[in-house]
Amino acid sequence: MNAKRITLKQIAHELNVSISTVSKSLKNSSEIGEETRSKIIAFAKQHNYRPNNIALSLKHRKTKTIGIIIPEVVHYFFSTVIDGAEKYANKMGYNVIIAVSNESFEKEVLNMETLADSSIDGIIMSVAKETLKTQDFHHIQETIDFGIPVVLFDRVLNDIACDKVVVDDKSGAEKATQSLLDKGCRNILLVSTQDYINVGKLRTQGYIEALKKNHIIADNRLMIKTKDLMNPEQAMYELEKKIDQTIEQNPSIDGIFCVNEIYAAAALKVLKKRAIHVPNDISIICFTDGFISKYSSPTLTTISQHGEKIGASAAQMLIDKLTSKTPLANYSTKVIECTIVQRESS
Amino acid sequence: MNAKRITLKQIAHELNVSISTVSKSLKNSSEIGEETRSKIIAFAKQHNYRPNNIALSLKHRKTKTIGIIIPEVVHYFFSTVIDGAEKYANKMGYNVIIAVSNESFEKEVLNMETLADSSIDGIIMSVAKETLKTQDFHHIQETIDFGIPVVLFDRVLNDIACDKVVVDDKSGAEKATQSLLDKGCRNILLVSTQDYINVGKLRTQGYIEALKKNHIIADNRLMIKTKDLMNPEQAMYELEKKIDQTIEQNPSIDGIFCVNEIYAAAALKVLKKRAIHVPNDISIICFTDGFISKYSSPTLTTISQHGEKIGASAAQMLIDKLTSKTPLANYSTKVIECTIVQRESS
DNA sequence: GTGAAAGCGCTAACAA
DNA sequence: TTGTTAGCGCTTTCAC
Repeated sequence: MNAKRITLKQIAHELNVSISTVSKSLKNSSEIGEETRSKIIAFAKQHNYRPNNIALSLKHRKTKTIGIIIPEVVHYFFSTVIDGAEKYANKMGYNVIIAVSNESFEKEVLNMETLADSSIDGIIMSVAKETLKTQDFHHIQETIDFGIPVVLFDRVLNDIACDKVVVDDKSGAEKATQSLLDKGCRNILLVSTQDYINVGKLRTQGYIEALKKNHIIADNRLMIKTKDLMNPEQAMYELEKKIDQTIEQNPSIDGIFCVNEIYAAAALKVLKKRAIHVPNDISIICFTDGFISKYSSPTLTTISQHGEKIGASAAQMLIDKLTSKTPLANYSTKVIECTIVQRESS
Repeated sequence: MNAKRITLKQIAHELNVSISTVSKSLKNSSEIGEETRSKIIAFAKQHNYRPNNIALSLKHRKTKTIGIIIPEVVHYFFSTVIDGAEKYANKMGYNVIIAVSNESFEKEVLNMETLADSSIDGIIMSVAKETLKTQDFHHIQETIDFGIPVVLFDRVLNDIACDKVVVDDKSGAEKATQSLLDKGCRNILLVSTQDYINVGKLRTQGYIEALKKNHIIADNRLMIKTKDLMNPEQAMYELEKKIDQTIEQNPSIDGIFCVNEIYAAAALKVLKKRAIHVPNDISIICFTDGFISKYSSPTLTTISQHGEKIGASAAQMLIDKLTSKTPLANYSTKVIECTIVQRESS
């Protein structure tokens, strides 16, 4: 047992040839004579030779692994992105290494440093909320300046020049709102996040835009923005209360658009308590085509952001850069289109 | 920009000292004179010196990264495990690299090989369903024999000698069933998976055991086992139909125990359609304390498996082995206790 | 056709 | 106190 890996050196020794002969033979170089070569190959196979990737990395100055930094793993959207990135990267012979910032600026900086310490060739990341708030992006700029390509996705930064993959949040929100309008809704409640989260902001803009196109003026009383509380249960409780009050005060509400499925679940709960039927009395549509939407009753009509596609695209952009398919300083932004997944709630 | 990383060699050259002097200085070795040392340290700091981890790995024959192979990322339980493992590993100075088998035997074997190709020091894994079915574990045994420690979690293998972290599925299921019995339920429907998935099997055993302790004989007609269809939507549809029929045929059912929250969501849906009140008419309890349970209405009482704890424990066992805190051939199995999270459905 | 040697970035035993 | 050297496993140029 405990066979350990056999090295070129050992093979060379056993067969009384030089290391380079072994190396070349295993690469099927025509430099080496047929006989020696096949002998070496046979021996290597028999002893289950596998090249040492670390040594190769040292030699080639690339590791063939890419790092992904996300704010949370236990999160539907981000896990789909990992899934997509992992699949594409693997197909291209790359490994994927995960780091989680947990929405913390400090942890994000630490993660970048750890990854940048030459264990990866490039980084795919979505910025932590805290970083968005502090607006301190020096760590990202520094790793780019250091020659490590970075691809930003979803929560991206205008101030950083690099490749980006974004969801067309605004037009997705427009689509969502429009679909509600098409179903006859006229008083649509928006449940969104604070504006410093760009996706929340963009989705709010899309909502307003759609209303405007239908000659409806957005009503501030119908726009709820959740507080960012540390305690999620507390946050949910507050949100439900807020939705409940708003519905109480605005009985004309006939549609609800939430920027994520958790908020939609909160809305569903409130409506159920009030015995308001979904979708007959009020229709609901939300972003995030995750488990909650698929398995709630009624199931939720959603805007899917296609996380796997985002992950795959990000990985592709990164690998294209790493393999010099794309010139280094030639940045682009790819927009992944949202689509509506029609279900029972609207 | 594109500063690139400065090396010991370059520093040595700039400062007209030898490479080893630089190396020792940066390690604050007392071998080196105060003056030279501080000069070198200052220079290194100024030029933002960072050691090349690849070179260190080559030298030390360890990479300080551990691999995790899971069947799916887009899955509540597995993502919590990653979360726990990642946090613990990071704390101990280890990186985490993720591979997803997608429940496929072939992909799992491939993943193991890729990881084992010396980019990681050890592996944490949960076995793919297909592997469970084929009962072919040669890849796992081989990597262990190769001297790479493996820690199995959740879906573990009796035939493989290694460290393991498991959930006390059976007693968790017993607790769940008992809690339903305590609430007065007498005819409890079980919704489980096929038996070759050990967790499904164990949970079924726990269910039967609890009934037995309460002098109730398990009734085969009240034990649904889902088929393993490739198409999840199809599978859900079939399951709902099955649950519906069973309830139709057994109106005395007053409790449902599901081995995961998705099945519980299916049950919830069926009951809603039949206007059966939860928990007044029928109580529900299930495994997986995930998003669905937290955000459905009614919210679901669950058995939490504490994925983060499992991940952290697995990482700890692995790192203990890697750092020789635990003797290599001294395997143990850690059991993480399940706990009931009481919510509205029971 | 085969092998010696340098080098990727670093450490550490040993020499000076 | 500082430097030399060998070596981790591999590739590759150049010499034999």
